[in-house]
Amino acid sequence: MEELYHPKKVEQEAQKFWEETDAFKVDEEPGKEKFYCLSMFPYPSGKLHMGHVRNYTIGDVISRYQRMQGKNVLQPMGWDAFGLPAENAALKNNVAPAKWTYENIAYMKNQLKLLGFGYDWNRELATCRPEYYKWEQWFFTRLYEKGLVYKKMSTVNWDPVDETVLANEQVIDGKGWRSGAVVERREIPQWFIKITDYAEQLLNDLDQLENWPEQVKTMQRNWINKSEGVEFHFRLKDHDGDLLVYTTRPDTIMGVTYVAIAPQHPLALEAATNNPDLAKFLDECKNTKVAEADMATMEKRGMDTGFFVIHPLTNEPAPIWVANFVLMDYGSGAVMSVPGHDERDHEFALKYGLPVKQVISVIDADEADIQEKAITEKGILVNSGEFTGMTSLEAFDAVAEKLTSMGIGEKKVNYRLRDWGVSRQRYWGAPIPMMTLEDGSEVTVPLADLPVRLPEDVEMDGVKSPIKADPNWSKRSYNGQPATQETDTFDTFMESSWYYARFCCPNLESAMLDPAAANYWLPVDYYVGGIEHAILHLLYSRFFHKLLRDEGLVDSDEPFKKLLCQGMVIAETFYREDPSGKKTYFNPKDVRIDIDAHGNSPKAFLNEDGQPVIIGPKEKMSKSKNNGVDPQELIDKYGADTVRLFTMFAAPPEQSLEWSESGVEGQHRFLRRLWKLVHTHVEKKGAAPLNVAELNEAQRTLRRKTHETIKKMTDEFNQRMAINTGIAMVMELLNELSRFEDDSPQGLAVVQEALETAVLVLAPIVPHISHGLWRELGHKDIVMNATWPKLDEKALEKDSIELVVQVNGKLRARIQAAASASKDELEKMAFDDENVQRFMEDKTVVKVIVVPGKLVNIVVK
RNA sequence: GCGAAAGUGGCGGAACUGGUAGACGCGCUGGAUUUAGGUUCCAGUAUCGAAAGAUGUGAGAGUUCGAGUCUCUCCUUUCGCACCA
Repeated sequence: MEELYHPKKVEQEAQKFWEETDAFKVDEEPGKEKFYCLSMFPYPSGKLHMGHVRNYTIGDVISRYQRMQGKNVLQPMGWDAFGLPAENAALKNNVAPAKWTYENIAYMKNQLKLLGFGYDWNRELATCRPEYYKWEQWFFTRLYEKGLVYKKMSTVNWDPVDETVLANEQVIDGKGWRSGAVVERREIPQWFIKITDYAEQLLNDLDQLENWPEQVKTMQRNWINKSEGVEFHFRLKDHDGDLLVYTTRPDTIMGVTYVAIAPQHPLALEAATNNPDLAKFLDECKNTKVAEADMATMEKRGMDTGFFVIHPLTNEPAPIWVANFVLMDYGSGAVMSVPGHDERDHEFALKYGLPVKQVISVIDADEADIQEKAITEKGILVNSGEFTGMTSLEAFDAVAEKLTSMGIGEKKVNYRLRDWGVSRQRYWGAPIPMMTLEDGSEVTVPLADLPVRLPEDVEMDGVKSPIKADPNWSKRSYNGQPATQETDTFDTFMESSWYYARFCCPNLESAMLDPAAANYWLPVDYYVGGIEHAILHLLYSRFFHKLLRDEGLVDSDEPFKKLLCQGMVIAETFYREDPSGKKTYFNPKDVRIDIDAHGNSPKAFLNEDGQPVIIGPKEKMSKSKNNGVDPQELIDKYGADTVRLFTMFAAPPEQSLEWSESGVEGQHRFLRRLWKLVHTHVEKKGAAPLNVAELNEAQRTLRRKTHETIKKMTDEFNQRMAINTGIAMVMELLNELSRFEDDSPQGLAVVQEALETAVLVLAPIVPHISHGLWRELGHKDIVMNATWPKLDEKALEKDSIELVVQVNGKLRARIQAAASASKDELEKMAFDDENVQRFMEDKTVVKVIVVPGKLVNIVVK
């Protein structure tokens, strides 16, 4: 055995072994317990960043642990290969998005191998391949046939100069990122999938997901946001037609003093035809981004349309206002406004001098002036005619019944969740398999003509999608008739919504899924990925799984049994500010940090010129803050095991992880110590078979630590996944090992057990060094297939325990007591302690609390 | 604005069920080894204090024999908000 740890050599050997034996290839083995561990697949952006490294390390650690539990573990990897960045890169580097994407995939795949992740590469897939999106297109046509797909007008960000649709990300301060033109809202026809048909299931089935973080389930519930309310029609005054509104507070209907409609509402447009001021206002309302956050934070503005509704219960007229915060896409694009009992309505009414009317009174509460502040709580109805005196709850039903009996309304369940718009006007995505015939009707592309292929060898002009620019591309025929192929492509969330299922049979040519394979592996047992996907990706995937189920392709309700959301990777930022306030950021590797003799007051200097730079807050690694660290450099310098160990040790998986070069060095040091301890031990030879009955106290103490470590690691893997605390325990074990000097046969036997334990419990985390050390410790089998160490409960037993004695809750003494000591004995020992007596002098004992195994608290007065 | 989290030494974090606050690692200080730097090893390291002890988990209140942990109010930071993935 080599005396020193050479990570490069160790890692190459292990990786060569895995490669040559195709060690991670798996197949369905009925009868053997399966475990499907999936990490969210990456967008092939160029090279791996630390966020990927963290995500995939966590996934690999779980997979390898489960493998050591004897399970048939599937861990696949693929590429979420469609998306906007490829188009941007194409423009910047003058290379086709396909070529750029495939090159990135090749490079990143090699990086994943260097990190030692145990993927079954036979199952690799890329979503931009026709073999993959063919089945997505087919599935979409099936949904169309089932009536789950429809087309409607929908709002987008429109760049009037480039004449193109922009993603929210491409709108900066209300302007197009390339043209600089002020972006407008514009309505265009787009394809939608009826996710709202599944809203109830998506909500209810969250209860099945016992092993999902509660916060994610709450976020999804709030996103779907089921509400019960009343939908009803207002008659218009001196005008044909009516106005449909939905409210969750029918009890406040008598407080309606105006009605607000969206700027795109037909009534608004009609009112504007002979009202230039209103037309101008509607025009200004176009200049907001589509994003809800922007809508919610902008200044609330409105204008009177001059139209009135007739209140259905009072027959009084109420004005119709256009309000920039009412969404046309959501509900009916109109809301009844009750300024007395809704904060936003109150603010709006005050701003425009609209009346505020109180119709709810809160019991047992000091009511501020209704003109000052809205009362949003439920209570007792006042000033409400026949409903006066009812509770809000009673009034809800009474008002609903009244409107129903009048034939103008009914109770209705509503969801905030909106149907999924899947059309994108971009090139680098899967073409939508729909065609338009000459008579304007829409038809699906038949299976025989699928896939609708996206040409890969194209020139990008940065404005128009190549398939839209080429008039020939969309010319098709359908049953002999000329047809026009849809040139929009799918939202990339489509591809990422079912890749987990395709991994069960990635090379199947005859169908989307093979139900036998899919039902063997699915649902995914453990899904690992970023918290930023808590709502959209995870909701769409859950939806897709139910669609697959209803198509008969899978037989489960939910795709992911257990979910782990890992935190971000953050790093310090360093910058200089010029007089105009513009910040220039410097990468941590170009900055030197000085600290004073106590390790405090850090000051940073740029290596290049030796001059100071400002230390900014710790932020998520990003290009804009220039605080990214290239994992490749770390692998080259320290080896993959060190990088993996650091990412698992520096923080628990759910928390953000702060990158620190010296922290990485510390983990490297730990691996060197481990290597050295094994080396020293192996050189000694002469360990006898362990005989537990023969051990002396020191040997028993070391062995207890060994088994505490097994217990700790096993618990962490099975429950909390706070692997950082498990690693800390292995460090403690190694610290005890280096203090333990006993070359007797049983001494060496205890050391052998301790070292084997350390290697085994670390094997999922640092698989390369473990692969080598396991052999050095005399084993013929391969550590990745070894059995997880077994806990000996007897080894944990202790003869005596330390207890704490408190007086009035403050720590005053520590006592050693037999593990079997009774409460009375413990109490007596506590009272006998000198220091305890000192604090009890001249005082009366009020109460004594004894918690066996923990403490004695004496309460005195 | 709405929804979800988080705040503990110089730093990352630990304290899992209300019961010893600061495990483990980094950094720093002192010492040993080394020609030196580095490496390695040993000891110390929340704050104030000579000590006894007192104080201490974002701020403020509350429940309790006992609160980092539970409740309320507030502050700050992070994530998501439907066309970034």
